[in-house]
Amino acid sequence: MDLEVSRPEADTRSRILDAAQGLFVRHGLEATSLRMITARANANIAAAHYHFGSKDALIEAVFRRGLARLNEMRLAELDRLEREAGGGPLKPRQVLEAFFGTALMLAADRDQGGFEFMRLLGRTMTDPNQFIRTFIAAEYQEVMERFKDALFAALPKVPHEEIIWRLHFMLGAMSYALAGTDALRLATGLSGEDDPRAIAPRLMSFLLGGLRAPLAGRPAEIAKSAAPAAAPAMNRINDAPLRQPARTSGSKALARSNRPTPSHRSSK
Amino acid sequence: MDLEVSRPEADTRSRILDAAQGLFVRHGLEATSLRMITARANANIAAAHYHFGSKDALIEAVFRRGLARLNEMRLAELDRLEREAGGGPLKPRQVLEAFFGTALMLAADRDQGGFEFMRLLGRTMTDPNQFIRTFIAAEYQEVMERFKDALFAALPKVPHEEIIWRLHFMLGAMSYALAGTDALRLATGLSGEDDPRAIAPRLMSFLLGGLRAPLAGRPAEIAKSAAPAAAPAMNRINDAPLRQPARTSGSKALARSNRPTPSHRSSK
DNA sequence: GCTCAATTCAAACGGGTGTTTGAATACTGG
DNA sequence: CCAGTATTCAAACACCCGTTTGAATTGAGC
Repeated sequence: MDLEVSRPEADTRSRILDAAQGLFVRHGLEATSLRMITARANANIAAAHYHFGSKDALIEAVFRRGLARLNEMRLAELDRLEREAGGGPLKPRQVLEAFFGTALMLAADRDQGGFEFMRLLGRTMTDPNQFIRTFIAAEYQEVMERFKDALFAALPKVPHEEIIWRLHFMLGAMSYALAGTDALRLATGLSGEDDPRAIAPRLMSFLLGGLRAPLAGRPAEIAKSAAPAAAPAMNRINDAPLRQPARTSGSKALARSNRPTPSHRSSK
Repeated sequence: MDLEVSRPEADTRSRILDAAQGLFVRHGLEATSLRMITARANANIAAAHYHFGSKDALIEAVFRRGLARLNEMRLAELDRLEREAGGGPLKPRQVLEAFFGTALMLAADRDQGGFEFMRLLGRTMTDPNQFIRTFIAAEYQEVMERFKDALFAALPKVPHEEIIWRLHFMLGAMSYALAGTDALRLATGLSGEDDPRAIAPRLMSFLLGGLRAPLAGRPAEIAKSAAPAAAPAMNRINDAPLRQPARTSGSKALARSNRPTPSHRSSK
């Protein structure tokens, strides 16, 4: 069941892309080998190089395909809303729906790989690999400019820098939710709620609350109506030198090994 | 400058842990080899196996060391606040400060590796590797239980399930911010604002706003005072089948290669 | 000073990696 | 039907991986 190819009828290039996307999201970019990919795609290893040129180029192709779809949907929705608004500024909620709602909608598409790709994208946003992050940033740039401007217009009284920060925070919350692998799931006891449709309304409500939160420092008005209460002076969190908790208490030596019983760890 | 060991005087075991942490955060767990680690730590490859037993066990040790410090600080702060409250419930803001403020404070500690570890932790929260995520979840469990209960008490009118979701969203926002690698940084033009002390007040304000946002569906009161306006009916985001944007337009063949000029890609 | 365990070391092991090769096959336009 | 390109294939290449080995080195206790 694991060796099956997703769409046996598709051409080799698409089969490789599909297989790569599925394996990337399951094992990560580095841990997925071309041999795993081509085996799953019922293709030859050399075929991958023939169609893409290198593993890096294949990774790029996977993200280019997915991001093209996501970007197009997001821009189409933003265009529609701005057309309806007739030149006037959108509401913050509308901008968020066009940006995050669209992504969540795409993530709800399990059949055409949208779910898989959005999960992959969520995980890769924090990938250490400089190369792929730079590539994603470039593919995102045009869309981000549009949405940044839309948010600036929607929140005229909020400093642009603050809006950018909150955009980042919102993106983090969504990426993390879409990644669906958070280590806290087990710790907090959330069952396998993987369906983005269940997450969507909750996440949108959370994001809107965060976006319209009072500015740090003093209770400032955001947009037309924000919660007037509770704007704590939360500056200068960092003071006092950090204390170093006690070392992890001796017990060196190796964990598991089959050396000829060096009898470490016997030091009591 | 890159081959230097962080603390030349420390013992081999600590040098390996430090080198591993630094390389993990820069290249990722999979892409970092034991040879890279031991070379940077001025140690022999076999020494790593002698002290830790395997690469997986070394990874565990790095996270165990960092999480022990983080967990201790978080619990100490929560204990202190609950003691001051004398059995009564804490304010939501206090719980967030104990959980996220502490993490951000630790992340501001560049000298003792706190910054490095928190960045590593942020990236690993969405790592595809099941093994390490399970391990982190286990190390987190006790702390999460405590903070979950504190939030339940702080928000008595909010369903527990909703609180857990928002806890996840908040964690995503922070992990992403701490990871410091988000691909959008380049796209949105935020300069190298890496200092967690600059992020802290902004993030705390955002998180509090998200936590206290009105529940999705109908405008419900959260805690003692939440924004009464703007509680959009944001249900059922997903309807209408997804449209498939035009394919990426022909142009197959290889990207770069030095085959004896198979003259692909010449098909115009 | 000697003993014995703890630690370090160079070298090798088997296996998996991305990539390349040159030939075999499939396909398509004339 | 045939020429010529596009695609697939098995095999090999050089390299790096985590792990193991057995000997050399160190260091503390008697």
